[in-house]
Amino acid sequence: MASLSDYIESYLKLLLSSVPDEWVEIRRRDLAERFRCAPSQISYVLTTRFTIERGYVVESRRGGAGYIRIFRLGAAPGSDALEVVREAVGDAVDRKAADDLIVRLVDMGALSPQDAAFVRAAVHADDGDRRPELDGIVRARVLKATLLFVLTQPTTE
Amino acid sequence: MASLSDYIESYLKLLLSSVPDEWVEIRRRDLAERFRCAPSQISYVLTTRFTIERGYVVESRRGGAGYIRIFRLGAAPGSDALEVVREAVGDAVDRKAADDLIVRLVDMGALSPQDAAFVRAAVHADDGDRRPELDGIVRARVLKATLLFVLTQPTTE
DNA sequence: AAGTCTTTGACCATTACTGACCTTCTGCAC
DNA sequence: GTGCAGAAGGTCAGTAATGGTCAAAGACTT
Repeated sequence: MASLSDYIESYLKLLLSSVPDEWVEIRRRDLAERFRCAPSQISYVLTTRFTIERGYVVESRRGGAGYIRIFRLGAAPGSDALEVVREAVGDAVDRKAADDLIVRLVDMGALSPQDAAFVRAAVHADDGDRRPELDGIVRARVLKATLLFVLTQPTTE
Repeated sequence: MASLSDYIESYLKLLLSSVPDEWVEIRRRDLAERFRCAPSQISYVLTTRFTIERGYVVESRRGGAGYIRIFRLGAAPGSDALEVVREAVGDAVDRKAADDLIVRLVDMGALSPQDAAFVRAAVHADDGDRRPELDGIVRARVLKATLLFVLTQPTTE
């Protein structure tokens, strides 16, 4: 049942839970050798399992002494707020859709009114500045980024 | 964090933070000897890590009493990160400029490595989907909005 | 049978590092 | 002052060692 990708995913999550920090560093080549697979398989696991929507951020460097770092964000992995965001925000979003999503998240209890105000301000910050035709695209990207950022922050209470 | 260049970079930044002034003076040959590497390696580190985009200026002189001076620009703790962002982000930015700014903010202590990875992921989300000539503009707006949001977000610390 | 997820490999892009060769500066002999 | 030798740092192309991308094939579900 469990595929190789599942094993690699489990291994990485175990690694993450075994270190005091919120991130781990791996070498794609080494990991591929450990699991006897092609290096691109590691990339596949990372892009399908360690996405922002699932509460992870991956950064890497090529070349000599290259590496891959996996950061775990402070999200509750079960939260369906992330799923709502992912579904609601496509390539472009108009003002109303953005505001609707923010209201919906507040209603869900996933977003505090304060955070909602912050997000709304960031999303509408420079509407129509120079290239109005890009507003929808920029709005979508900023909306997604700020929402994911807020939703994945460790809760302070 | 394993390459020799990384160590040399760290050493120089440590040196910078250990002196009262905003600059240090080194000798390429001596530094190369200390790290057991070719002198050109020092030049490599300086041109890749101590660029103006990352908040440094390097000046040097050849010949008998040659030297290399590294100046740090407004990266002292307490300087205004928001101001740096506004100055650095114009109407359009390329990938490297975006990355350099993020590195600089981490250098300043204004951004945690996690948040940096997050912003980087948001900014480089899906480059090149649309007309490529618009990427720089979208990137600039997303970068600015996301950074301003993250930097002004009430932190939990 | 169709669709989705997994896995691979060929090819590409990026980064680190070196050494041969070039340019610039100082100091000294004259 | 001139000329020259030595002692810096600069440049650049080449090599090696990574990770990324993507189309295609394979495997598994429905």
